[in-house]
Amino acid sequence: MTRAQANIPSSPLGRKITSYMSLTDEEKNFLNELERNVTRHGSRSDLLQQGERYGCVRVMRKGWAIRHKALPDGRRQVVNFVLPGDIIGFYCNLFETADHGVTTLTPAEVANFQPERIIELFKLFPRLAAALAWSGAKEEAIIAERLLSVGRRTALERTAHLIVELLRRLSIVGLVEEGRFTLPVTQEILADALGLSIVHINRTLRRLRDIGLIDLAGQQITVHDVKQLASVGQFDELYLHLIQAPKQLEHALDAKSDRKRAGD
Amino acid sequence: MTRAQANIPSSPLGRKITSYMSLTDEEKNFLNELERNVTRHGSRSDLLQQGERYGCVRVMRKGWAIRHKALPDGRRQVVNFVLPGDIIGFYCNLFETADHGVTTLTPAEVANFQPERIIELFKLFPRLAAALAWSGAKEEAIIAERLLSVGRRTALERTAHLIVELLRRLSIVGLVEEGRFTLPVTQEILADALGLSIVHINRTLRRLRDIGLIDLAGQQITVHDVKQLASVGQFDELYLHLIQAPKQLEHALDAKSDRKRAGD
DNA sequence: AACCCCCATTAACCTATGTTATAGATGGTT
DNA sequence: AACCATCTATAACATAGGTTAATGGGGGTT
Repeated sequence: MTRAQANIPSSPLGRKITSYMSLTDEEKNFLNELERNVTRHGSRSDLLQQGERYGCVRVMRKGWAIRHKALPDGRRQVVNFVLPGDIIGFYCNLFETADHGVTTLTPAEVANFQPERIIELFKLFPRLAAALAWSGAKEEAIIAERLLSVGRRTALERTAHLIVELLRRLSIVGLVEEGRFTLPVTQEILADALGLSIVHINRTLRRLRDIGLIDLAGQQITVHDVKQLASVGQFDELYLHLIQAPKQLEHALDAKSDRKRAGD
Repeated sequence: MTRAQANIPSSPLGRKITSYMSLTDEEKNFLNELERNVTRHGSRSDLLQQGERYGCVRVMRKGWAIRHKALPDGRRQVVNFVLPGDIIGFYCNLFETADHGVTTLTPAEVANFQPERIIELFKLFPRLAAALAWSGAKEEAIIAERLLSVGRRTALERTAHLIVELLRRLSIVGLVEEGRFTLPVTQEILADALGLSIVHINRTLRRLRDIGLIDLAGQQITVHDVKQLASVGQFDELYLHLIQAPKQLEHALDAKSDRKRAGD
């Protein structure tokens, strides 16, 4: 009895997109079709290895992963967290080999499709293509923001900022309840994401707990006062707007399809 | 006597694109057309301000700029350098306000066009659009690589890495001669790009000079042994490939236009 | 030619964060 | 119920890089 529900997208990607733009039935179907081939992966398994050829484009349906880059001597930087609804390798058509790896942090459910489908997508469903391109552009913005963190924020600020970022992103796909969410992450991974040592991340989390800003119980993290945490992390309203849906998108996309209809 | 030369693109953007893909005459003309409205700006002038609405899409024709993000208290991170041939605000359709500023470092020549032209581009010249999207994806890769630098490389390594990166990028648009190029950048800006203090950048440059890896005379920098400098900065071959032209691109794009022709 | 501003340079000192080491939780496996 | 591997937690100590401050050079401007 698992028939496709035509109106309420069941996939996190669908949910993410419909959070800022409505989809036609054709678009929803195409999206569902793309996500049909689902594979399961254990925790700590590589979805993509640095230096290897890209396989398929992937959509994270369930679970977390990290995108990371390593130096020859083993030092590692987590570039970004891959959350449900995120796409892996959207532009993989365009690169020979991956300059980063992607590794799951939890058991994961991943949809896979051929890169050629992206080209098809651009041709058949330009609005959808633009929406995905927008997601990609957002990811760049997130990475730039993390660069600001690592380059210019103190350990405490960085850590606070990351927690707020994850809170916001998970909210969009419905994975936060009353400021509480699952953070399936070791302190080593946090350290690698924030350019800190494990020991110092530990000290910093302790400080955040001592101040009373967060609560950690196993992998459950609770944020008591988002506003205060955001202010410690200098979480920027602009950046927030950016994560939220801009009105422009609908416009731009409508303009696009209008021209298409008018032109052809 | 400044007539458009139909076959040798005179703009750095054109040069950059033709370095990895050949263009039809229509594509060249469209590109020239896009770059027709050129404005000139003094050194240290803002092409875009953090928090403001995007105006037009811009193409850097001559000069350098930086893309930067600031914290409320003035700390600043240079996210990337904008070099001749680079595009500013390619996805500006999709965002309400800019989460970063762009400021020139030298007198600059900039081409400007309306964001709507991008939509037109996607519809009329998909190969060109994909080429520009590829440029955008490359920029994300550059930023991720800088994140790795700032998060995990030492000051010496970071600095070496940045110099090699700039050398490579400038080579593509023909601005390097025998390992020598113009670096129109104060030490403060280098510091902000690498997440270091001015004093420490100064120490680090001195070390690079003392080791004999670089030569600095005013704004002229000479790299004596790129290989050695690259090895100090752990400049990755993968990353290099990525900057170079992948064979795939031509394929992907041809596939795309084929389908288009076949389908319509 | 005196003045000014911006920038590079260096020294002396300071601190945020890294390193090393150890002990204790936790949870899965036999 | 003992074992093992991972992970968290903390203390003690080390250092890369930050801060402050002072000096001098270069290029405009009056």
